[in-house]
Amino acid sequence: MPELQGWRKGPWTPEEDKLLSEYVSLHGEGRWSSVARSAGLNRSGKSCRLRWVNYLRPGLKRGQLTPQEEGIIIELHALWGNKWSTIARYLPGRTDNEIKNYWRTHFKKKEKCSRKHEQRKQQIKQREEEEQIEKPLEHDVITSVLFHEETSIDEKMTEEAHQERAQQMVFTHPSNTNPEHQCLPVMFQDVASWSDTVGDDVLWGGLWNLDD
DNA sequence: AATGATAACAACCGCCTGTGT
DNA sequence: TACACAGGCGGTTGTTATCAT
Repeated sequence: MPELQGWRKGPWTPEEDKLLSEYVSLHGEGRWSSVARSAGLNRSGKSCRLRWVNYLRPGLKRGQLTPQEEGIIIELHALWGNKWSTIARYLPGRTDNEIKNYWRTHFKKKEKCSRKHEQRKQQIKQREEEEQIEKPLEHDVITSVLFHEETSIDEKMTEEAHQERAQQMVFTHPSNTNPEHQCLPVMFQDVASWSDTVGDDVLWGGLWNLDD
């Protein structure tokens, strides 16, 4: 058991970063446990991988996410939930860890609002059940979209269907230099500006299911 | 200037899955 | 087929920076 051998933990030093970068640039990614041994790092393979993927890998963007990236995250989270690595594939240069952290810090504060809404949702649901008889179809759809009911698209759609849906709506992301990742849902380009238009209550408490 | 609250970031942990034997 | 292992992923925690009072 490597952990029992006393792998180093905690923040990486510049020397360790250098060793890891040099080793990976020479031998490539993968075989992380042997990287740890061969590069002379007293780190677990997992730790090496994480450091490389989240920090040392070339092409990583640092700094604040743009409103556009934010919009993409919101939309993809609505589609896929906490599939951070899947979401990260649509944000070149951003890591799943970064997106996950961003989501937690930025949208956690909206939970209160979301809970308030949840109560409202229950009330509406109850009322609807009472008035079941003459409920028009459109009403169902709007309610489902706006309030992201328990039987959400997340549960109804398969991963493949999500991917398909995302790729059907294609546009070129301006910040994207990797042609492999230039296909993104067309709706994303409007999310940021649209979120300014609609109220916070509607956006955070209604459209997006913030409760994981 | 001191202090508390919050945001941002880095890293670890545990579980799951894929793959080789 | 069963098992062991490595790697990947999401959840969580700890630390540091920044802002408000």
